[in-house]
Amino acid sequence: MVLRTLSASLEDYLEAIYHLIAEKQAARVKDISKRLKVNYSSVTGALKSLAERKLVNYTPYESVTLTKKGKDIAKDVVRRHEVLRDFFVKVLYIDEKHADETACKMEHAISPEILERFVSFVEFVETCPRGGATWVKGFGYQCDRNHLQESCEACVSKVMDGLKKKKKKK
Amino acid sequence: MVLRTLSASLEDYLEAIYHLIAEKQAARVKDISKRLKVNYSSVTGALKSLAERKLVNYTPYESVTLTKKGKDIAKDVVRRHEVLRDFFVKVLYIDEKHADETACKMEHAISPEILERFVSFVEFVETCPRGGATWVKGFGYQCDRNHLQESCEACVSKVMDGLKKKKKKK
DNA sequence: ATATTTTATTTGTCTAAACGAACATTTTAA
DNA sequence: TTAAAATGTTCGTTTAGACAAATAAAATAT
Repeated sequence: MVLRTLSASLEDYLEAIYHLIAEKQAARVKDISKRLKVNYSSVTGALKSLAERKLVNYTPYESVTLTKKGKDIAKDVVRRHEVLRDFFVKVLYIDEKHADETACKMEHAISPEILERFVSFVEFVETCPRGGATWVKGFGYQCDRNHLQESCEACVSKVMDGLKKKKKKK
Repeated sequence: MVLRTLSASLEDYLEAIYHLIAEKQAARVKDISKRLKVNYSSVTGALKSLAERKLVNYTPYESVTLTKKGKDIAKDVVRRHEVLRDFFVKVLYIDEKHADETACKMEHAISPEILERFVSFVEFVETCPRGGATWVKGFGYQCDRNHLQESCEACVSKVMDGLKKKKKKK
């Protein structure tokens, strides 16, 4: 288990490093700086701090790598981010960019338990006929018009029909 | 509209002050300190900073009040908090305390748009027969067992029955 | 192979936020 | 009404995180 003692800021650095290594095989100060929109000297500072904690292998002027421990934490942060973003996009119908930005800020505050609830929830909404795409779209509409008893009932029927068809196919 | 230029920390102070006034007609340094688990001197510092921004009326040794502007922001923070907590409790089935703690950290990072989506979503889950209590309980179970085609179908039927009954009553 | 450009580091400064100790005020109780 | 207790403030320090300017190293282009 990854225990969380890192500041939001350092988590962000780890996350950025993780992605850069995935994307371009190496994490360089310049790229981290660009990604996090901080200047070079801030990156150097953060790298030193992460190195002290044995989360990155840092030798001045060389590109950074993650230690085992660092990678584990980075993965954990990335997962939190993705779960939140997924929820925003798939359930709340927020656009990718906005979802990403918000996930990036909220990812630091979410507990493992709540995270897993989000996971289950998104999965449920995606797989359960009552909670799946149709239903989610229902929510989408729900956003800008009143919800009527009748339309609701019609919707449920539709889902039921869908279910029956699925069954026949098998 | 309340624009957000305040740090998470100062938002927390405003929120605490707002609640204390609601609960005991006055916000005193001691109580703020206790609520936020910081020491007296930190509270004094924050009060000065909030006073500079015209968000509180602060006179040393007297109990603090919120200005109009301060109250507006406080209400906004409180709302964010409550929406998130509600979502955790009512949709994700997280216990009150944990929901509260997490809401308190995440409330600072949520945009107005996503907030409103949360609101609509929770409302939808609570009022739409497909998304209501039954369904949410379904999710609760969902957490620890597999989801079967059959149980799902049965569930939908149940909801449909519920709907029909409701209609008759009218 | 060297001058230039790009990349990275160092150093010093700034700000927000917290703390504790010392001090001040207000309240309470004797 | 004054001593003690409770509450609040000031001051000095600390830490984290960011920045810019000066400097250094590495990469590149001539």
